[in-house]
Amino acid sequence: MTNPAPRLRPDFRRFLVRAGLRPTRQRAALAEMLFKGDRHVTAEELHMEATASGSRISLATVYNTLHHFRQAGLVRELAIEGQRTYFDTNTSNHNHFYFEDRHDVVDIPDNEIGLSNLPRAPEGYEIAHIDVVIRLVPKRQTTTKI
Amino acid sequence: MTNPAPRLRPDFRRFLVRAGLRPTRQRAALAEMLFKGDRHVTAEELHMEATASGSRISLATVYNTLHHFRQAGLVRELAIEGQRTYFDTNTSNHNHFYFEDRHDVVDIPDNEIGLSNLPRAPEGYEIAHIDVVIRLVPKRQTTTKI
DNA sequence: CTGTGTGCAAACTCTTTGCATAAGT
DNA sequence: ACTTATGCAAAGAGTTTGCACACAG
Repeated sequence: MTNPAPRLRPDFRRFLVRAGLRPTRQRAALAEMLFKGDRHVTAEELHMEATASGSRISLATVYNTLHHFRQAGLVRELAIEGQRTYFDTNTSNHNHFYFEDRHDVVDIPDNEIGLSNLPRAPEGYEIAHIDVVIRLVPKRQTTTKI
Repeated sequence: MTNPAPRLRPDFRRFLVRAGLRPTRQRAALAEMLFKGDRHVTAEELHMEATASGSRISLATVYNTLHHFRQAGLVRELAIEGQRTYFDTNTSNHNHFYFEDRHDVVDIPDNEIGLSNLPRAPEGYEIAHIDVVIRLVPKRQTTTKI
């Protein structure tokens, strides 16, 4: 609670500044959590994680920050499951597994899925992104009865 | 109370019965709207459409019915955009265009997209479905300024 | 008749917003 | 100092649920 030295990691400050965002303590904390690797989080998850690790950040700020990050091109928004919105820190072209039982999103490792015979974009439109989601369910046992 | 002849289209009654659903007036009306072709609707859209065409159905019943239809395998649920849930009357394997400006989903015509180099499902899981969504944005004019 | 479906309104979840306060430059 | 971000609580969208009444078998 004292917090004598705000300990903003200078690297994340610069990271934010270069992205055109004012480097506040909250943003630096979230950036630090997010950009240590490829992650897929909901706002709520990130908020809980921040709280757990001692950062005092409101949920509204987590939402605001994620949207700022999205506008700055630092994260991508994934629509994978009804209500929940996932944010993906890997903004490059890649695909996802979605574990329907665990509500978990993971990148498909290395394996570049090839897409062939793609349609042309309709008149007046261009392709912004192609999302491929492989939805997974627990494998049925061979001993299934019914 | 009046309602002398309920005018349930017999074909949709049978359709529902075969799907294991009790053929109520509301369900028949919704089935008739839905299954005349391949459609992508939200509950709200379907409710408005039903209301507009004179059927008195509550939004809650539309939701209930869509979920019953899904459980019966008559429609598929699409997670394409944050909040809104789309229901697709085409339950076969096919892919979608999503017009981000108009919030509109359409089947990709004929064109079977080929997927190659697919990863194996992780241990203990099997692939339930592969969703491919091509997200479209209006084409930038060549005269774009900024 | 018996049981399931429907309608309504209230509850719920996730997300956004308005405004006073706090923090960054 | 000036501007922008934050926190809170309230509002908002979309969806679900509980319960009394209505309808199908």
